Amino acid sequence: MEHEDPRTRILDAAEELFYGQGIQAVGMDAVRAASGMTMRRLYQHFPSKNDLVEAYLLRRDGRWRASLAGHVSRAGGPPREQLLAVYDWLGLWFAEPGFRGCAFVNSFGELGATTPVVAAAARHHKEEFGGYVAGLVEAAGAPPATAVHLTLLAEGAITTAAVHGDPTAAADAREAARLLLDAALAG
Amino acid sequence: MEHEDPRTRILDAAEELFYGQGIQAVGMDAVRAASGMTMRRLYQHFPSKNDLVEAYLLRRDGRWRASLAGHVSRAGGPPREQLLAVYDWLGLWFAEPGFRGCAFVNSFGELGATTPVVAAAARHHKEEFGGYVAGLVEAAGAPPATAVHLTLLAEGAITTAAVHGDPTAAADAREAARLLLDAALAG
DNA sequence: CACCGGCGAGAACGATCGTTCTCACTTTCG
DNA sequence: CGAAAGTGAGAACGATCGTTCTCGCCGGTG
Repeated sequence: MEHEDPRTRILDAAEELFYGQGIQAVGMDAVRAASGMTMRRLYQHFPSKNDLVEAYLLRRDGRWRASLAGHVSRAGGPPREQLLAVYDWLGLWFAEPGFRGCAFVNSFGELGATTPVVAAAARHHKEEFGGYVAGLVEAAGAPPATAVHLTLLAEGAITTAAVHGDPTAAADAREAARLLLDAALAG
Repeated sequence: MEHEDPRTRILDAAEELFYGQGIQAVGMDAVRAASGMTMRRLYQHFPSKNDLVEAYLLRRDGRWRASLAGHVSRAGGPPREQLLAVYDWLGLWFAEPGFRGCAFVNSFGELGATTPVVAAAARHHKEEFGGYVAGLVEAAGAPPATAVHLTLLAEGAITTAAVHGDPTAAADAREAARLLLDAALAG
């Protein structure tokens, strides 16, 4: 496990620390220690902490959305069922140990006002997620407004689960989404 | 305007800076300068930055909920209309200059993992808001599950409006809330 | 007048952080 | 073998932060 790509080892350590404690609360020396690197090698791969933060957010965005899409497509069934599977996946995520909300919302609140690349990463992540939901909603034959509604529910569930430390927000959001979706499909 | 209570002047400066830039991004010297105080007087009123952060969150919670409740009660009408007025108030808030999302979610993401008092303040704020919505929902004669759904929509709208910098999330959430509420009242 | 407690202004202090540098050692290649 | 280049380990550097201290000044009291 220790012979992996150095970049991967660094990003693994950075992700766990940044996500779990906040970006500003984690020093570069903590990343170095957790990744088993020397300072020189760490700065060879990421010339500044900003570069590391950007890479952390970029990789997390790709993995997060790929994991969601994988779960939904494996769930199969008609588009309506796939949409509801989004909330099932959220429930699994919320129940993971160390879950602490959306990494992009957290970093946006912490650094969005001072670090434009962080604000852009958060915006991009949310746009991509909204677009993904919109695709499923369109496939289900519901109007675009429904996609926005379902996205708001997911967003609210993430925040609520994080602050309350309670994964049941996923099931609540799923139920509300089902009601909205069925109403939109019946109309 | 400069003869106000020193505590108020400090908290006003701290709130603007902490909310606008993030807590860790603002040094005590910036709070001192913005409040027109000397270091000695600043530390006389708040013996540590933690105390100031706690007071900032506490005051903001009270004011935020009072402003919301004031708007809703001034809106009057049946409980259903009052519930929808919650989202109108959100829309006004989102459109304020300098709006940057929920102060409690932001501080939770930044310090929740390392500063228990911040995590507790965020939890308390969200619990109070959820309880307030639940009271309106009960008055409207809808089941408690509807209150959770409407709270998730509001939460999602706040985050979405912040990250996208777009106040229309309030109207979207209002529309979804109306659909859920009418369905719950019809059933 | 002489003394004293408190104030404003800002320097000072110790800690921490991001980043770079030192230095001894190893490896590589002619 | 011997010079050149790169590495690991960690010290060093400069900046910043939270917090405290110094110092000169002022107003009130005996």
